Amino acid sequence: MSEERSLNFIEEIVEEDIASGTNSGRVLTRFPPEPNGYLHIGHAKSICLNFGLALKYGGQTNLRFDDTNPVKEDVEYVDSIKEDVKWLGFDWAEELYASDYFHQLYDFAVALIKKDLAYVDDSTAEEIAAQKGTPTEPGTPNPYRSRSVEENLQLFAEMKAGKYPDGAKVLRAKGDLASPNMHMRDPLMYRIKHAHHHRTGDQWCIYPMYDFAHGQSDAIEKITHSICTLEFVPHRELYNWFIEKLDIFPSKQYEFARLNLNYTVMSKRKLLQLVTEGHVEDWDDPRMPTISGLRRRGYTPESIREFCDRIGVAKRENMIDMGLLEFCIRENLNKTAWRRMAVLDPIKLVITNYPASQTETMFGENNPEVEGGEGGRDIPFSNELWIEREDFMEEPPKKFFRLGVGLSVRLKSAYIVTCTGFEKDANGNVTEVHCTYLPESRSGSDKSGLSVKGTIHWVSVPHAKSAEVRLYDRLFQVEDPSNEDHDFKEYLNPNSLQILPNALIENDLASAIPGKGYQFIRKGYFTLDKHSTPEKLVFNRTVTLKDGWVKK
RNA sequence: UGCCUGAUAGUAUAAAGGUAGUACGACGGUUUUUGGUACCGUUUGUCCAGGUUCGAAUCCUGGUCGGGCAACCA
Repeated sequence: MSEERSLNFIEEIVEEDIASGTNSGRVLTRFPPEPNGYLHIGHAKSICLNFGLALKYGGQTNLRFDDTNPVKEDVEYVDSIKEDVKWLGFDWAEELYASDYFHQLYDFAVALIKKDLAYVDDSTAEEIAAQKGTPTEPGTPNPYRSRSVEENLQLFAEMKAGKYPDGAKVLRAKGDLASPNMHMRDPLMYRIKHAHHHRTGDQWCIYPMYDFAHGQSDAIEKITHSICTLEFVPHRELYNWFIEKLDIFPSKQYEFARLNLNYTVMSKRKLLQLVTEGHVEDWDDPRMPTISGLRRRGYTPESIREFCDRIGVAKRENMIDMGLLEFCIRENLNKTAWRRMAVLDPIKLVITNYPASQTETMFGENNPEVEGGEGGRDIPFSNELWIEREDFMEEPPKKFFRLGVGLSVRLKSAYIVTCTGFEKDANGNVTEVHCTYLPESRSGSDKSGLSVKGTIHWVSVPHAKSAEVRLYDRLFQVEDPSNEDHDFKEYLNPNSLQILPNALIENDLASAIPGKGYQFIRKGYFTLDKHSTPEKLVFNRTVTLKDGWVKK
């Protein structure tokens, strides 16, 4: 059986509820994004939590768009969110929108007015803020607070009818102006916005606030466990207050700590800024921590789910090391990526004792991690090869297991060669490396009896194809770009993207499959970029291989 | 200086009064036609001070430090 794994605190709550018969053991969660940006890895944590809980306890999860602020929201975001959730591997029970409930929410508001628990306030935003007091001083009521139920009913109806301009009036709950919880000091329920909504069009000119939409939507859907992040803890009292006063289904809110990843930012506002100001190509730029960016970069859904599983769920603030995400994708790709050879920074290797007119076909298995190798491909070999510039040194240090005059290496899937010399240009740059090969050392039928320490990758000069390869580094230079000391953009890493226009790749890579991960042997994992074409191949580096080689 | 919240190796996360464990990282080793993978080993921790108890990461008291809260955002 599966080994015993400890529960996170939310799983414990759910198991207690099931054991005690709360909601008859029913589990219904929801993932409630606002369609005002693309989903990022932080959302993935929430998605895995909400959908994972339902999967684990035989429940379901609704996808509900929290679309109560038309000026910030757009269908483009709705579409991307749906695509990303599906790509991550989750199926929602129902696709819902808070805007589906606008009529019902309006009726809820009317019900509260009738109970004298809500009133129309003509104050300006500034006046309301001033009247709210401070955390240490209670708020002060204004004259509008004592309007009659009838007047409030009429004014609210007029707000809905479009009689007033934006900002002229708001509907507020009659809470407790002296509450130590600022959210209870007569919170706003509705504001006037003559704005076009991506779903309801111009049907409404008043829109509910988060606090008067979210819990009510949960209740309408009979959500059992409404899971959100820590910053909503102070909202919970209000969440429960509305549910109690409205006497609707008692959904319960639970809060967990959001994901923070070092060397990146995780707020939609900041990510949007990177996009609009052109610091990155788009929301799906492979350097972005967005789901679409990670996908384009070559991350797999499995690796992201594994990551979310490993980081855990708790209530303390955390900063996860990017290295863990990288570990997860390496672990996944190591098992699935096909091995290919590509030379990113080429230098020519000439095999002086190999006939210039000769060509041989070598064999390379696709994946050594799988029994049988998942088949393989032919690799053309000739007397002139491209090898990695860094695999040759004029004066190699002691434990350099690559090429240098007198040193021998195995050419992956081919022969053992011994370096005999090299050529330089006028500037002192090495232009060509010379070597001889051992005919009896052919890979697979090696009778040389030799064993060399190093193996290097190569591509045959006459057979090589060229490709653009994009190498990515962290987007920011500091662990926490969101610290308050500076504008986060000052920490952008100017070298986060390095483009190699003319990398040389083995010819088989010309038929690389979009979306598939490839390991360029010894260099890392790569995948085709969305802009790649058969005429101009473009590869993104997903992640490097772990490098145990420390230069002395 | 009000209220809410939290604090366990470098980073995360377990231990529900009874041996502080796991993962990632780091370091060292074995294997290797990828300096990858795999495998083995080492390293580092209960915020502080009291108290209760045979026994405290856990319970109590008081501190310290971190995060959040006064948007017509969610």
